[in-house]
Amino acid sequence: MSNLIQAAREQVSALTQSAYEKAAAAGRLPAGAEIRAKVDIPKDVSHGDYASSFALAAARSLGKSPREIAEALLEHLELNGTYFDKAEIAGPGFLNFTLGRKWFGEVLASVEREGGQYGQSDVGQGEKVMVEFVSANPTGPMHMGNARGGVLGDTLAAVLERLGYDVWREFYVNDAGNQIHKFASSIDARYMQILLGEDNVPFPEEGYHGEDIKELAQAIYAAHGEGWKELPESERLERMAEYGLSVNIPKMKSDLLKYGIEYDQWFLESSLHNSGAVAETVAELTSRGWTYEKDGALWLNTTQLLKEKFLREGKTQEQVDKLDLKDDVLCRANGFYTYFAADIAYHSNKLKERGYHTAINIWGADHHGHVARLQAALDGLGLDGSHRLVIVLMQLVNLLQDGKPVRMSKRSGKTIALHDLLDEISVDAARFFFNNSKPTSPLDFDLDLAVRQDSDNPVYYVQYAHARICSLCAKMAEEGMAVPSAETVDASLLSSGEEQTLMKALARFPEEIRIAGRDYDPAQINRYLISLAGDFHRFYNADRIKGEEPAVAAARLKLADTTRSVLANGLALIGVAAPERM
RNA sequence: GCGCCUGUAGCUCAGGUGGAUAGAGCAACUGCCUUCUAAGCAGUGGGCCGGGGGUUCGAGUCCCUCCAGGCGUACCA
Repeated sequence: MSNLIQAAREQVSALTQSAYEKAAAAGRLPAGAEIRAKVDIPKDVSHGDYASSFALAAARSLGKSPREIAEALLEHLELNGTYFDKAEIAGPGFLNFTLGRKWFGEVLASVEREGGQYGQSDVGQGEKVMVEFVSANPTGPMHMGNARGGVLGDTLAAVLERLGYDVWREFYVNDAGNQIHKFASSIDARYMQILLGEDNVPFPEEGYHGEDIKELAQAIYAAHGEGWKELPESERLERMAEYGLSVNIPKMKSDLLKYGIEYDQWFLESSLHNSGAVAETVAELTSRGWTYEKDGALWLNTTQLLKEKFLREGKTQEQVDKLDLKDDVLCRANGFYTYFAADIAYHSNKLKERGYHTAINIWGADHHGHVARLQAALDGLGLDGSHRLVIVLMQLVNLLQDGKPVRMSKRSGKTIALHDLLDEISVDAARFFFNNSKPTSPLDFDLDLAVRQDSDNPVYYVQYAHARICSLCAKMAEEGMAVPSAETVDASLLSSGEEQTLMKALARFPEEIRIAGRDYDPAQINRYLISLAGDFHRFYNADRIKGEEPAVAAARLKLADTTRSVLANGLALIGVAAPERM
């Protein structure tokens, strides 16, 4: 549960505050000022490890120059027993603190103590959080965008678990509505084509053209022959859909499982219709006065809901009036509920019936237009969707082939399926690749390049560092030197720039996880691991172990092994293997 | 029109909520293995942080406004 970065930061804050109080008591500075000063980690190591801008921030209210204030603070600073060895004034009035052996020793000790749990914290306080991701239409194979969403959602869920949230992974199966009807009639057309000849049965205009649909029809024909031909159309279509889903859904499960992605629940949209939850939710919106009838359909007053939401969020009336807002249909004139109505019911189910404090959804950026209105609709139900529904918008994956864009479309059947990807590159490479850029940045995926650049993938850089350390430890063990325990190591022997940089990097892991969770950006972990691996490689090159004085060698071996532990830990977090040998 | 995302080195991207001289990787060039894994390390070159205004001690970061690209704006899901 240790976060030594924050601990050090808080200590600097406390030290400067008490130095100020002492300086004020001694008459060196005016008393009683409330100074909110930031503690930064300077980019340049020569500026120390932590810097307080207290003196700069206080200059105005104390009526003295920053340097004068800094000098007074420095005189009253008591560093004995703290993490810091020294403090000095620099630049316009920064107070720069330098970490000492106590802090470095604690880094090694806390990684040793917490092992694979290192980085864990309780910021989540057991709060129930649902991460819903992928939720691809079960009408066809999954594509690269689903691969990205899968990795993003699963990794984010893992990060949140580390942060002490009670996390639930869910896949929303759209097994109802229009696209299922299209799905069924597509299979049906292919089935009839088998029986009556391709030219004698028209294919539905909006149908799915993929090969997988033909395969489903073939399978039905193989199992039932002409048996379904004479069934009434509605029953036939129902059976087609049922059969298609019974093939496709398990396939999606097994494809995702290959990526190490496993859900707690596959939630069926149809269950919301069957249980009456959709009707109830719409009735609830109506009883709260948010709906009206027009042209035979039931409408949600989205415009009003959004206006109220935006005004609450601080937009001005003028800004809100400028927006081009529209209402939405909940129940069509033909009596069927829209997808939107079902979606409101689904999220109400998450937040109300199942009691999740927060629902996090990973959505493709092409759905961004639905974010605000879904939140607003939940606001209308009194569920505070504006805060409790968090949508992580993921920019789409541009599929390239030899540098040229390939169009992805389910209707034309021209997709590169997710399950084909793993025939080409390893799970490790795929998981690392898809977690390597922030959700907000578009991602180019070139299969030819991905295959060719296998050893260029930064995943190998990180894994190599891990394998290198394993080999190193094994070598040392052969020579009779075991990895020492942290309490026997003198951290002050680790004094080179490379050693200190590496230890500071190790201390950053819990903080990296915290930020990854806070920003919904698990790619943070990848960046950290690449940087940590680099810090290790540099240390490895600069400082030798074999042949050094025993105490130094022991300390360095401990540092290497501590790095190994954190690398393995971080790789496990993002679902990538940590090989002992490469 | 309105809205969301993006614009930083030739390419791919960081920049942890306003801090000191803007950083990595790839690509290019130059070095480093008789000693712990060279899938590594060190060095060199490379920048009007899209443009312009503002806010303040201080802006790649916050506000406004343009420009460019991607996406969206259905009684589809």
